[in-house]
Amino acid sequence: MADTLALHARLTDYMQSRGLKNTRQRRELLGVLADAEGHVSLDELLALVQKVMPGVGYATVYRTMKLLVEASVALEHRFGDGQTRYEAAAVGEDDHHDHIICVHCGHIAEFHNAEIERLQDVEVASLGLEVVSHRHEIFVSCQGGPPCIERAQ
Amino acid sequence: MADTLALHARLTDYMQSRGLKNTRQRRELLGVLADAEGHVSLDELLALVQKVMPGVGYATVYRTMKLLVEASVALEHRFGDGQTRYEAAAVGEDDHHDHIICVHCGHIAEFHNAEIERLQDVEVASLGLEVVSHRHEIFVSCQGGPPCIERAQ
DNA sequence: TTAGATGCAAATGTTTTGCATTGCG
DNA sequence: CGCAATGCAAAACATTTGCATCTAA
Repeated sequence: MADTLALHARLTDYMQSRGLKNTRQRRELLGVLADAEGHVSLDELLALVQKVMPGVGYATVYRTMKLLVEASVALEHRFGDGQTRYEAAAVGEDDHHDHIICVHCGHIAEFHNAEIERLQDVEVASLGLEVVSHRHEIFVSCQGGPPCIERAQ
Repeated sequence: MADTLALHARLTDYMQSRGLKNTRQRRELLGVLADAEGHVSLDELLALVQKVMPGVGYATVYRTMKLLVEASVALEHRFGDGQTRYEAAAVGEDDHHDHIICVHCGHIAEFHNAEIERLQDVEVASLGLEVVSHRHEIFVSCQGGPPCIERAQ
């Protein structure tokens, strides 16, 4: 599970260092993101904050999630279903992972393969460049076949 | 360069087999896509067809590009800048490639790494599943560093 | 002739923005 | 108190759709 305290500390630092304000909306949104622990859509986040702060609207969620991504407490994903999804960032640095998405049931699993990452570096190094970031998504389908990825997020 | 003739043949087959009509709009759009040879945005495609058919509008381009993708004569990409891009499909089957995108100048290069593909298979096989498709994008930046990827598409 | 395709305009879905008001520091 | 943030509504985009008209087969 997400290290909620560390994430809040990181966000607080980020806001303080830029003269931004520590509002309840921002704290609550980070809170529900950390508690959700999955790959949560923006609509789901809105519904979740509204449970504790009914007044919050889309604009605030959009603006706040952008801030949380900037502050490195949230990661943003677009898996191609028109929904932008977020997950709480890891606290330890080297916790990068990519995703396996079931196109049939929508479940999302994570994977990390150091050898693939290394081969990426080699690939761009051959062009004299370095990896800034990457996106690697593998789509699978559980339909009519073996059981799908567990929803173990 | 794209094998324009083979692509037109493939599209014609596709349309005939489904009772769809071989309209000039469809032929021209495949033509400009094959001639462009890059990763062309929808707006660019619209501008290009309008040079030869000024009446064509967005709706036709959107509908037609969806058809060309269905017919496997075009590939669709969303690299994250809000623009949907297309490229002419390869005629030989095993021509799959992924992309290296420069976040500074926007240039797009292609790469193919059989070992990475194999490791993907291994990764999902460990879950008892098979790869349906994947998306692998590496972002680099030429800013202030070595020269960027050539626009050699 | 006729089912399918086009072109326009209107609708949709997602994200952003202007502005008056609120609230953190 | 003063500037940043919020909430609402309106705007901005990309994409889709309804419908009358046109056209390939």
